[in-house]
Amino acid sequence: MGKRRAKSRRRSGCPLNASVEMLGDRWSLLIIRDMMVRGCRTFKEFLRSDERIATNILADRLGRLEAHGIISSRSDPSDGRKLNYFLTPKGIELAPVLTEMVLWAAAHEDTGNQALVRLMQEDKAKFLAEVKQRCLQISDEIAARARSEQPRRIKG
Amino acid sequence: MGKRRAKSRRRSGCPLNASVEMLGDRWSLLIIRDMMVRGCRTFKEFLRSDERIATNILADRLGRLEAHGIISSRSDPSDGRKLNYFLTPKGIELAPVLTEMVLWAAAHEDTGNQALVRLMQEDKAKFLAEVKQRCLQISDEIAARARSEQPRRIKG
DNA sequence: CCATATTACTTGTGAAATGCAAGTCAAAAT
DNA sequence: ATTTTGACTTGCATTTCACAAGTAATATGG
Repeated sequence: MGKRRAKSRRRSGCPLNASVEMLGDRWSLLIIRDMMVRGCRTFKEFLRSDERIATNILADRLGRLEAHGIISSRSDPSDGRKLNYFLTPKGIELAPVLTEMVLWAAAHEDTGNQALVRLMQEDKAKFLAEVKQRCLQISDEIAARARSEQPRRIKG
Repeated sequence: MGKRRAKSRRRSGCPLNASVEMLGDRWSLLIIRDMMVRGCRTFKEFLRSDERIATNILADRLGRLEAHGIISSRSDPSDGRKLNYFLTPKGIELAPVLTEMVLWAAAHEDTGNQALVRLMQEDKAKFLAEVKQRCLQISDEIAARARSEQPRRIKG
């Protein structure tokens, strides 16, 4: 159950502060990256990332992101244990933020994944459009499958 | 003194992870915002922000940002107690990141400072160019004053 | 049908980060 | 000389984090 405090009063009205209060920690943006570019949807998949997030932190962050309307989830009709997470439109619109952070780090630090970086550099608008479309497609698919609610195969 | 561990091994080579390890906390980006748009340069000035950062956290964050080459500092020739902080080119190039975070929050949350937001929306490139120029001007001025090293006025 | 796996989490616990108040210290100001 | 100011430290209680282990609800294999 994702019951979570609705809004614990901002420290200020500054929009940057609002962003930082939602996303300013060591994990939230990495989770969003995993959904956006690595196509992660389940708890298990997030755990497989290189940064090795702990399970309790992952559960906490997924809950917060959902509470902030950045991601949402539906249980998987073909496997009742699985919860499929996906980005909401609000979450998808974080793509420019992530992109600028990637480009900044790539320009000033020694980092990997240069293939992705080059894609962003060559045509940023195209890259953003593709990411957006892919994310929308994924969320549509998850929503559609959940809606059709396949009657569980009864064994025997 | 600002002796600080050089680089304590990244959790992964991902450029987003690099950004998050440098900037992913509740304060670093707000400090950079204060330098970029509020023109803060001294410890005291940072403390006056709406978000009310604690002095020990501020000292710690200024030290980290300096260790990461995002900001730098010079002691003020006209007042030996003061240290003037300024953004390095690397720090100035965070402007697009901050801008996208502000625009995202402004689009999805109820936030203040709509005047600034409108400036960003109307002509993002122009806004970024102005911010960049202003920051360069400030760092030049601080560096120049420190270089000239005015012989302290001897009283008597 | 039943034992074993999987998935998505909790719980427990020690370590680290945070927040607040108070204190330090050198350089102005009075 | 004394007080004030600016930039930090230090102490300490609280919160958050990371790692290991455990749990509950499916799912799978025999």
